[in-house]
Amino acid sequence: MHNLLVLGQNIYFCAFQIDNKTKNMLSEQEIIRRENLQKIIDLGIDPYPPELYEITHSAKEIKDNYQEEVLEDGTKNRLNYQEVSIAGRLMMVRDMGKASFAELQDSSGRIQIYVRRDDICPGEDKTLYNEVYKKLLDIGDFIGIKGYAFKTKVGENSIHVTELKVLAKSLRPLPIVKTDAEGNVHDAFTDPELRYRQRYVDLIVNNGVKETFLKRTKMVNSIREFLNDAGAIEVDTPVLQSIPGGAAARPFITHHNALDIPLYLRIANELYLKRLIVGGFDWVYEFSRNFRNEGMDRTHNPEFTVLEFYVAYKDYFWMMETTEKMLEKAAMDTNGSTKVQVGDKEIDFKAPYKRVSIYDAIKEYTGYDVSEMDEDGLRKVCKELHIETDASMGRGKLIDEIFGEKAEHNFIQPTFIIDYPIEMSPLTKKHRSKPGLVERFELMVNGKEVANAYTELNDPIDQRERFEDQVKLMERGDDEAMYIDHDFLRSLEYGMPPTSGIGFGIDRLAMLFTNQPSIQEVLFFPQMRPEKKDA
RNA sequence: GAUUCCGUAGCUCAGUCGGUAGAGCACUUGACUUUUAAUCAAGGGGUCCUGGGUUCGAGCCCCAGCGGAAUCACCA
Repeated sequence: MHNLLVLGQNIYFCAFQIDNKTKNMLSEQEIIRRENLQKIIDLGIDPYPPELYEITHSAKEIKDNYQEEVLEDGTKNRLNYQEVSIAGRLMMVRDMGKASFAELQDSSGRIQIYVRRDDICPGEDKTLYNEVYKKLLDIGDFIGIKGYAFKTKVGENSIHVTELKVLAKSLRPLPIVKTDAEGNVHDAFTDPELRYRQRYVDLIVNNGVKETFLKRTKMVNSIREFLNDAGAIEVDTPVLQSIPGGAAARPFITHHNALDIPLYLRIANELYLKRLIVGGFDWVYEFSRNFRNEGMDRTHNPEFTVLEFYVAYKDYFWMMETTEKMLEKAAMDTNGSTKVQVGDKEIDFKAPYKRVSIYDAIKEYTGYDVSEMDEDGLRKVCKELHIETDASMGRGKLIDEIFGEKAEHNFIQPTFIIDYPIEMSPLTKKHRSKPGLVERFELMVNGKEVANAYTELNDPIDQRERFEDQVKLMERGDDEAMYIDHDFLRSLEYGMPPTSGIGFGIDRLAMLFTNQPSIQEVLFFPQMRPEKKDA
């Protein structure tokens, strides 16, 4: 008790000082909440008690599973959850004088609680109900309750409260989002800026936000389970790299003080995973947070997650089969079905997926057979198709442009686009039978690329030449061409087994599996401009 | 990076022709012992994003800036 008072005094001084300094910066409701906090302390109640609060059940469990039977004489017999202890945020109060209904929200959901004055205050002293519960508690406060489950007159499973304890006071008013009997949401908290900046508030008040992120976790868990069960090894490779390799993109640059060298945040982890294949691992994977210093929009965040994996002694045909199996399982585990509703389209991840060569795809959607064309011929086609080109584009880039502009968006159901031109694939092995092509596929879903895979180039002499071609592209003005990574070449010279590798855009996959139109909706904290003033 | 739209109470939003700043929820006070968008009565709450300009007068018109969203470009 003595300790409690000392603690209370500390909080008193602290709260008092904040009040005097910042009172004119606080809203009326924030001042009232601070005053309520002080009154709770004055009543000898610690508004932030340190000890654990024992929880026996979740709100959802009780709400879903409570049962009672009506006996012949009309009385009710309550069958389960007759001694429960739960905790959460107070989210709504419907006060009726000496009794009250409220809604308590824990991590599982909400349940209605029934608080009756004479049940939580059995003696003469009604302070806990009249003062603490009715006046000093606010929406958003954490409380713990003990009681028993029952069904209200209208049949809603609820908890009749017999004990109530303050667990943590909330000093800011939450947006109040209400849902009526028809399921219409009123006063929704919708401002994207507020939702992303204060994701914690979004998660508290907006139904479904938490589910989206839980689905994302389910999807990732499913993929990890698939890979682990197959014998793959999860690894970590450097985020800070002195040569930003493995992809064509503009990196973030930083500086290491002790070494006095520039370092780049990784744009991909491919070259490091291949070094591990050289080192003797048969199958490695990494969920890699990659960083690219490029534009931001509905499908791009400066940091994003890619799953890459590399498997020794396999080729890209094997990889297509593995991809189908993995995604079919991920869809099942995430949504309970291989079919996913994405916008107005239904996408079925059931294996197998169609395979279309990039030349056939272009022919189908433009009528042009570009397979035999040289650079000049391709430029003519681009002009006729009204596709902008510039001098830095080589043959491969031009083909990629035509595909991206005219064909890509047509592939709604999962489709492997296979056999790309060699110029745009400097890390990919030459095609075993089609000259000028490489053994590469991209998986298109809903008109967007979600995965990119190769039969990996393991010929070190060929690889060195490809890097040198990239240097030529860079000299032509292509600022996304790759740097030469000499240590990576050295590792290949020791010998890398035939290998197939793949990268999946995990955020994009999450967008598909959760039917979200923007990457911001599947990232807890999407990148935003910093706030000017302190919140 | 370009274009368009947006910024008003804690939240969601109105705001007419340029003439005293509005609603619902939330909040405060009161009533109510099975309510559920609880209800009923009364009340308080504003740097109209910021800074300039035009005007007798600006939430509104003009300019610049800040922040956000959408579309486009680049990219996964």
